Amino acid sequence: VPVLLVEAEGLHLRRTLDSGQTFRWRWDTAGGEVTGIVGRSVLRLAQDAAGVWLIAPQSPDARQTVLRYLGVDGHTGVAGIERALARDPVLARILPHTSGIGLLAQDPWEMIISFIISQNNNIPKITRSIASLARTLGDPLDGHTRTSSQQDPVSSYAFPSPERLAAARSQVLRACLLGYRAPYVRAASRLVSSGQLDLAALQRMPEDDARETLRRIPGVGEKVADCILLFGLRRMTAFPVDVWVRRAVERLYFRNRPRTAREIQQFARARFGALAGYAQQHLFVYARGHLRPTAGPGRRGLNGQ
DNA sequence: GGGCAGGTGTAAT
DNA sequence: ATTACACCTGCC
Repeated sequence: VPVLLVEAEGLHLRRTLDSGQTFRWRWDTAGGEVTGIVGRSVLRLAQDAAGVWLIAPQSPDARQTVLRYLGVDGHTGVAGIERALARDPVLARILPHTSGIGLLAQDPWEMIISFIISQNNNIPKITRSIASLARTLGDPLDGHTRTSSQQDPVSSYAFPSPERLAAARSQVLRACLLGYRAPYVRAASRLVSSGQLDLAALQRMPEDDARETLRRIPGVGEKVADCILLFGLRRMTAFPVDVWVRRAVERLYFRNRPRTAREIQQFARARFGALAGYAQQHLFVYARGHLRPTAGPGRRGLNGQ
């Protein structure tokens, strides 16, 4: 019997899992159930009018894993966050389209590699790359063997350890569709496996120190560093500025006037403060849904909607 | 088929 | 401190 996760009230599962912060979930064809890898668990979830359900596995253990992962084991629920966000008139206007987005508590190591791979890339390919890395170099889960589930984009394999990734031949990394990012992934893996980069210490650092430390990893620039801070280290003030968020902020807050990434960062910190990370997720999802540049005549800078 | 996609490193102002 | 350019790969 599936277990209802009452703590997840207010969470919109699909919006959350499809909001670009995780690449380890796959919906079934009907869209009713989703399967994903969290740590060494293969989880199956669903959502209906009653709420979010844990379908499998059904151990109390898994229940705790999911709640922590969904970020709903804390004090402030999604509804409370959104009430605060809605004090901003712009966010109040887009929230009906984006309500229910949560910020997941993901593994810092997995986030470092995932978002290095995300640079100049698109979600389907990032997803394939990570699945390929896991299938090639990660431990099989759930009794699967390495030869099974060849086609599964979200294969049942744990994310590879820094050691396994660092030891991989570059040919192997290339075969996982990393392209020119392969050397970045290798360098990051060596930094961590050698102990030069201490992930536990990273967790304890103040945000700016952690950002600076992350920026020293090859392939980690401003945007990727903020993704790691937000999705892996739960620093809710982080505000990753990608092309979509920039588009949204320029259009919704600056009358469509061009702004540099730095200006947008500063604006977000001042405007959203401790909720910047949530604001960013809502703006991102809204932009992808409603601010496609190809949707109208003219290039970037005009129209929208 | 050239251009682009949830950027970054590098070289040149 | 800012700006142009290349870059794996798949998709249009």
